[in-house]
Amino acid sequence: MLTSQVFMSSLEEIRHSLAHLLAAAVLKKYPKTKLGIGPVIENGFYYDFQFPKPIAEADLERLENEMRSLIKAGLDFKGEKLTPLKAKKMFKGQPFKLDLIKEFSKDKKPLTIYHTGDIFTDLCRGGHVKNTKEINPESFKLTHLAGAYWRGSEKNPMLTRIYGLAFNTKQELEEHLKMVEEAKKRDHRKLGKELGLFTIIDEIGPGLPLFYPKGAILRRLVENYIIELQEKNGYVPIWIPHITKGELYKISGHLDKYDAMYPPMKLKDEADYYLKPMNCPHFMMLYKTEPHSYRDLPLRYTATTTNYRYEKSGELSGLTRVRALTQDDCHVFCAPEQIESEINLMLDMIGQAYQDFGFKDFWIRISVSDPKNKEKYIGNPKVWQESEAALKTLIAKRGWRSEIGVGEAAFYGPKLDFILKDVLGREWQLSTIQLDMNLPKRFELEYTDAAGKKQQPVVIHRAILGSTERFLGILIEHFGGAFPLWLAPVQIAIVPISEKHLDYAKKLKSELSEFRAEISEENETLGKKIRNAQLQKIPYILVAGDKEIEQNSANVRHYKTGVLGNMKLESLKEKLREEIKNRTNSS
RNA sequence: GCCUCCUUAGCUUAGUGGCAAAGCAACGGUUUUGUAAACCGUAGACGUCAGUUCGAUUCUGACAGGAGGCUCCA
Repeated sequence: MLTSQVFMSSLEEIRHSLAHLLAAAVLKKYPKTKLGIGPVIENGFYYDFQFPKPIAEADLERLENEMRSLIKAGLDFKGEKLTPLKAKKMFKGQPFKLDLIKEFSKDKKPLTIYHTGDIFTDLCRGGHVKNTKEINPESFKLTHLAGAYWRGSEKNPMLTRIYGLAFNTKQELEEHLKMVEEAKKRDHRKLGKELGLFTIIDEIGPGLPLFYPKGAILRRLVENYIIELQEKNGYVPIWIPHITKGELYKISGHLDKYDAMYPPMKLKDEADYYLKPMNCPHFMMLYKTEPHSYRDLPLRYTATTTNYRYEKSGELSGLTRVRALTQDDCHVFCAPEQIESEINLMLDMIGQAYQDFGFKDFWIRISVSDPKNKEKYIGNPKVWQESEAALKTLIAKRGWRSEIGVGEAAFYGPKLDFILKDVLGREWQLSTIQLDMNLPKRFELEYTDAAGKKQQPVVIHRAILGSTERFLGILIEHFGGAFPLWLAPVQIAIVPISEKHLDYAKKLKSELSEFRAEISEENETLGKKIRNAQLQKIPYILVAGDKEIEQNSANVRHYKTGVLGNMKLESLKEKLREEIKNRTNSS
């Protein structure tokens, strides 16, 4: 009986009901607690509280047990409508609930409350199981505490949020916990350390990663890939300095508006200098130094260059949120009628890059203007209309998944954001394409058209990686540190069986000089040296001993598929070249 | 920034109000290895600054780092 009921309730109802049971348990243990809200989230639920005295994570187990006994008590959930007046009376000791009641009655939303047995009543729109017996008491877990501002605003009081996981069955809960453990293993911060890729040093500062040789090689491979892709497609490199006089940001308008800028460097006899937090103004100035003809357009300037942003300390994390971020930035200066073909070219390049890096799961947010709010946007309405239509059809033609965000465009232009879903289902914004009709105006950019008249070009911003650092973080986690051959910082570990074979190992290395190979020279057993190479996730291991010297060959072992056997050097080279060319990840 | 938690050697971890324990890594030696950990030895740490105390790595506070979180809306 019980089990069939369990399957009748939706997981959402179970989670929502558990949130109420958590609140009931909290009130029972700490009666003076003020209640916030308790919604359902991915994998579970949370509830926000203002406790009279701070509680510790150790208290969660007791709350959990309390919830279990409430479940076993077989309490009914019952909803009831009521008037704002009655609601205010009912929740008079609950300031946050009163806040909500005020808001809902202002919006003329109907008010409902839900009773859990006769022990607890919460303001709630509903969506519960009928009886707590439908909840499997073993399939949920309170996981952790966190601070959360009331309604997400820093101006409001900080509440204590209790997070819980909840599933239909104990097995699903355990599977989820196992998956979280697996995720920890491929965390780029952990792998960065284990694989010797990067580090962050206290004395240098949070959000300012340093790269070891292997990380620097990976970085360079990724950046060079983009540089080559761009130059193949008619983009030209420029170079810009990393600091500038404040004057530049007065022109661009960033000085008043942009809040993540580092404070200026004060000099005695000169104007203030700033670290650049973005590149656009530098690009604009460079364009402006020369007269341009319509024949020059589209002009595609690119630079891989580092920006410095003072991100809030609590928001920094590994490589994915840093204070020194390198962008594969690009600005295309073009005539309005070139917008469509330029964006199409950008989409080609992004599609190519994602394919080569093995990213298959992504979608695109198309941010367009709000037609009801036209005065908000600057620039030629015709350009807006045409470019928005072009963005939509170009994406649709490729069959890429997309969502249209009406009113999400910036005041200066519509944009495309590429959102990548990683192996763990988390979403990351990578590439971005953005039209800009503001900067050309502010910087008074011009070109001369065929009729000899001055015209204002449109600027299209574009980044494929977004930021090299964040991209590397995502890439490391995407491959769990086991990079495909073309990206592996060390592609081949050459393992001599004993010191006698060291010379042959060196000979192999020099014959394989087109690949990134390392010799394990340490005085260790063969097994140990192979283990070390495996732990470093090096794609190929070549064992060199007497047999190999005799046959002038190498015994090949692949990171994933194990021993492949003896191979002549030429055929090994062919195989590796092929694998690199195809950018595949198998042996 | 704010909330909760965390900080012991290069890494992973143990432990204590009274000499801080181990494995891996490093270094020195022995060994000369056939596909995921040979053996012996050496060196190395309680994040910083205060306070409480006869005595603090341990208790308290501040600071610095780190982790998770800070509208997925009753």
